[in-house]
Amino acid sequence: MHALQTLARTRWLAAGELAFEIGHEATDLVAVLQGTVGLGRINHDRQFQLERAVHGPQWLDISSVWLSNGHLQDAQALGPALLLELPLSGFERLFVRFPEMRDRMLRSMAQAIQSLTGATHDLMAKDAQKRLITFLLQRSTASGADVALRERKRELAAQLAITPETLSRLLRQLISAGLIEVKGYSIRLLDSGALQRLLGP
Amino acid sequence: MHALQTLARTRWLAAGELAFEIGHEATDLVAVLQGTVGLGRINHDRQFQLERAVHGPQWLDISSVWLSNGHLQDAQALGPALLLELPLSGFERLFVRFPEMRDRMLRSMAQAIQSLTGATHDLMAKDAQKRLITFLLQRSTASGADVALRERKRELAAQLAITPETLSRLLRQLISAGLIEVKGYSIRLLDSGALQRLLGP
DNA sequence: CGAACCCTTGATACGCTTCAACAAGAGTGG
DNA sequence: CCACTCTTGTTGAAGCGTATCAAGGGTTCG
Repeated sequence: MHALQTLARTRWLAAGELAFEIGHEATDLVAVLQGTVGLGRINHDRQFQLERAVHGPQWLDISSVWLSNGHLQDAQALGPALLLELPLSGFERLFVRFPEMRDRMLRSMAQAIQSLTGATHDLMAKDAQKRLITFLLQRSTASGADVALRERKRELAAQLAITPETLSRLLRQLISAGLIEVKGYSIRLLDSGALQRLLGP
Repeated sequence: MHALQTLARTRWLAAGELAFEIGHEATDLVAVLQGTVGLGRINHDRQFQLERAVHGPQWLDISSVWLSNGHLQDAQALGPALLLELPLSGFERLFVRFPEMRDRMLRSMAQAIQSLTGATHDLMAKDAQKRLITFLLQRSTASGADVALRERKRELAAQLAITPETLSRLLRQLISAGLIEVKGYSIRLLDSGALQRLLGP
């Protein structure tokens, strides 16, 4: 960690500021240390189209450095965020001193692949309600039956690839079915079994 | 290559046979040498739901070995196919003898991440017509204006995440607009510029 | 207080799926 | 050789799921 700090630079991003842009050459591995950064694309009307939100601390882009295509997405800070940028050259020096880091990197990338594979599967095979329920169950398992949203509902909607309106309607549906309780940004799962059953017939 | 052959095993798959199943422990890196293998999931009515087709020679699953979740998808041979299975231990021995292989692997995984990121983007932001056109343009760039489908149209539809019926209708639409010509499994692009323009306003 | 957000709700529109019927090969067996 | 079945792709009609557009309510903040 100490070695890393001498090789990497950190940088504060204001809300709305871009971490990197699509197509730009990727010279560094990029991670979010604090705050939240959105991955997506800037629209032709200069509107940012959110696809995935990354909460620190986590890697933001570990794939682009290894290829010559540049970044594949735009990245915009959704709030104030602290960025870590690690040049490829520094990374290789790190590898020499800490060979186990290579394995860590491989595992991180494998994790990213599996997560993305899961995402595409969900998009192809599940409708909006199932995607929402999947999200709720994944978030709940850790901490009881309560899900505290760390994001705006519109960001959650973007992650689920639906509009905020649809998300609102889906939540209402689950509420009137007696399966969940919603108070602001906290959702309580009243019947995880029934939710689970809604996922597969 | 020679060293690889002593460490890896190959194995013929009959059409319809499974290369691996979801959840099963992944002990090997798996590649397709010849033929085509489909990645997807087996339905609750034992029907295989195709999500992506992998044509040899190419990696089939390079991520699962590094994690302990097992395979994330089922893999079924779409025709007779030759499989290469490389145990993780053999792979590490390979790394010692050929350090540049590590970089190759990193780059392969980075490629996979970018490809999957592109796929999710397409699913979230593009409608069926745009996905089809994207596919056609990608396939055409290499070899003139002709696209020779290597797969059944139903498999192409699955890759585009639409039904065969919709694919048929979309093709008809493009034909009557005078943009393409379809003869069996060969598609000729008559106006790549116009197709390109249909992608973004 | 008004302004700027965020979320919700309703009405309507559209893209795609589903279901059903049918045509055109390809393989099979009498 | 022809009838038969299987598979693949095509076409049409109807229906579902989600987006879009418009309006209203609740907070927060200057």
